[in-house]
Formats: sequence, C-alpha cells, structure tokens
Amino acid sequence: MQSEPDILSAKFAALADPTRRAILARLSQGEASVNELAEPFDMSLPAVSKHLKVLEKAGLISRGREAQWRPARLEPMALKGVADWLEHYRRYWDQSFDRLEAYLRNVQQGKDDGSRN
Amino acid sequence: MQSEPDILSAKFAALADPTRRAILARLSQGEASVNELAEPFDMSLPAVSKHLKVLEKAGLISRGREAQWRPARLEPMALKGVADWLEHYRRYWDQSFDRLEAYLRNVQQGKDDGSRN
DNA sequence: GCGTTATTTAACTGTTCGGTTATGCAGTCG
DNA sequence: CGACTGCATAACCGAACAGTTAAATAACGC
Repeated sequence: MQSEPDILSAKFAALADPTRRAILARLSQGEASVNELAEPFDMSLPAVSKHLKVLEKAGLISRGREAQWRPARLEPMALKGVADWLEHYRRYWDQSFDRLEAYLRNVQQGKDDGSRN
Repeated sequence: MQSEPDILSAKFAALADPTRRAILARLSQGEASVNELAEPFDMSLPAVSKHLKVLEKAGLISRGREAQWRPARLEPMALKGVADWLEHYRRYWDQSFDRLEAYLRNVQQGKDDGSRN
C-alpha cells in the first residue's frame, strides 16, 4: 500500500512542520505512545494523531500495537532517502566553502579586492 | 531580510514540490532566466515566478538583475542547513557510521582493535 | 457487561497553496 | 517616442492543510 506517487515530496512536506520534526526528535530516543508524544505540545490529541498519520504516510515512522496503545517508532531509512537526494548537491556547498576559504585567505593576506559583500 | 521565523520549515516546504526541486536541479547547472526555467514545465510563467519566490524566501536561490532578465542562481549553503539537520539522524540509518564512530573513539584512546571493515 | 483509557474518525473552520488570467512595470530596441 | 520583451503583481479559485470539538472504536480491568 505504499504505491504513493512522489514519496520524496511527501517526506519533505512531512518534515516541513516543526511539530512533526519535534515528534521525530522525540522518537529518535525510542518508541512512544500518542499521549506521550502529545504531552509537550499545546495541541489537541487528534491534531497529534493527524501529524502521526502524515509522518506514517511519508514512511518516516511506523506504528505498533500494544494493548490499547499504538506506539510510534522512527523509520530511519526513509530519512536516508532524503539525505540521498541532498547528497547530489553536497559538492555545491562544499565548493562554496572552498571559495569562501580562498576569499578568507586573501583577506588575511591583505589582498581583498572588495568584490564580495 | 532573513529574519524569517523557522527558516528550516520554509526550506523543507520549498523542497516538497517536484517543480521546485526540478528548478533547483536546473540551477545546479548554472544561472537561468525565468523563461528558461519555465520552459520544461506545462505551467504559466507567473506560476514559475511564484515557485521562484518560494525558493528565494527559503534562501535556496537568489536573484540577480541583468537588463530585463532576473537570473536565478542556486544558494547552496541553504541546502547545507537541511543536510545538517538530517545529519543528526544519520546514525539511525547508517550502520557504518556507528562503526566509524566506535573506531574513532578507539583511535583517540589509542585502543584501536582493528575491527573496522 | 460497564467504566476507563488510548486513540482514531467525522465534521467543520480558517488559512495556505498552487494554479489560472489579466494587468502593470522595467528595460531594450528601433 | 512607441513597441516589444521579460517578469512581477493582483485578483481569483479549488484543493489541501492544520487545527478544533464531538463522537466512535478498541482494548483493558473490574
């Protein structure tokens, strides 16, 4: 049932909410029930439940079942998918870093041409 | 002008659209005008203009001004911000990272047990 | 079965999003 | 100047989003 089109968009969208990122941070320290997850937030339980559903549809978490609890746990490989997308761009910011480094070297030598900022 | 609250959310939200990711991919090969960027898409120009504004507000691109063109260029350090957030979770998916970490700990203690790899 | 706890679903609401068309505006060219 | 190019803004629209309260479901403990 994960024939979702454009799962990457779903992941990014899920991560675009601070509440959901906080939930992931909490889950990185272990499973938690909905009530536990909701506790830090000034928000109704159904709202948290909805956030969990978004995270689950994005594959970022999965849910278990223990008696009347439905613990959520992190599904880290989903985050790897995001990281893999980003990796393609790493060379661009590393390269910028290199240029900045070169610029700073020049400044230090009193060779700043003033062309930047 | 980047006093935006929750810039990370803005970045994730900007990345959550396949059109915008395609624009970034295009820009990774160099600056481009709005018309050039819009060309591959079955979409009006104002729509693309809006996407660019979203990307710009997220800091992912910046705009120049050359005569009547407003070329967009990639702002890669913004992506680094996203990568840094993700990095915190790397250990959860990357087994070899754990091994590396353990290895480095051991090296630092001069206690390398040679078990890497 | 009954009450309690944990969670989801339903229905509703205001806001944001992604697109449209129409219009405006800046800069270039003749 | 006036026409044309490149792009942005305005106004609008339907769909999706993030929240609410109220009701339903599920599993437990008596």
